[in-house]
Amino acid sequence: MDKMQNLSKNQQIIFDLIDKSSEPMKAYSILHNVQKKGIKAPLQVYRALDKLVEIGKIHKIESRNAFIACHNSSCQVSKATAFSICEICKKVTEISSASLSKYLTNFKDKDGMKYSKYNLEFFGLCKKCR
Amino acid sequence: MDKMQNLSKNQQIIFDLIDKSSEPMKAYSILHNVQKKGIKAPLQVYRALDKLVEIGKIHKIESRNAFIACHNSSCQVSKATAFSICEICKKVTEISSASLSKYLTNFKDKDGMKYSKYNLEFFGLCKKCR
DNA sequence: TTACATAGTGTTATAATATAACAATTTAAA
DNA sequence: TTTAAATTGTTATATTATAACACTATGTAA
Repeated sequence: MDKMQNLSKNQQIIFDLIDKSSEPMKAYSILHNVQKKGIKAPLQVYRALDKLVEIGKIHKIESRNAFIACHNSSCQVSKATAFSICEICKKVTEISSASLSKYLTNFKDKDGMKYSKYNLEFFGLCKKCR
Repeated sequence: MDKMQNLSKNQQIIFDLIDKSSEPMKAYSILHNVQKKGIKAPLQVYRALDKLVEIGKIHKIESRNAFIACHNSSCQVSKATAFSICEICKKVTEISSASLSKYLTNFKDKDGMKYSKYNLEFFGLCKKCR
């Protein structure tokens, strides 16, 4: 199951909305925005979100309970994500740094354990808000 | 405001509970456990949790909406956290790696921005579950 | 084509997580 | 000791997310 598959009707509607948004969107905000397209219930939104996250088209910003389209074209699946979050304007940007992802993918803990997945959220002030 | 300050009554009750727990605790589970001590309402729990997070005595595991006591005695404030999370048994461990924290603290994004705070959650299988 | 499995949809109800607003009390400093 | 800041108690409500069930569409293998 990869990014190239066709999305279902609800998945496409919801992905298009998130993809057009300049900021992460919350589930109920998505719901309000797609009610005119016939998506009436929270569960319809959450199901589409779950699938979109699973196939890596969107990511969840855990600290915000919000969803953002993936802008890292090289990642087929959503398993190694990093974001910067501005604490003033709340702008969220996906970080795609080869050296960062290499460092984290190869990171071993005390017991020598490596981890296949990670999510990293950086907080600070963006350029505009400094 | 640092870790050494005295905690208030509710803060102490709730910290003790989380600190004794072998796994991250959720807010309403905490509530159920402290009702016999006179803490009756969600807000009383959330207020104590907010404060404990602020002063670095506990951390929130964002991907789980759960709270864990800080086991990294060197961190006075909760601003740079890293955890490993087992996807089977759900065990969460705080990672205290000087090289990891150094790498992330010094990480600069494309624009040269550095970030004062971060939260990193690794997912994989722990030793027991492999 | 038929049948069969898998994925997706629609719907109602409800669970789980978190905050608003207001009044009272305690604590710690000036 | 009086004043400011932090904490508490309380009710109500907002926000985020899932359970359960019935039905429909889609792809695939016989």
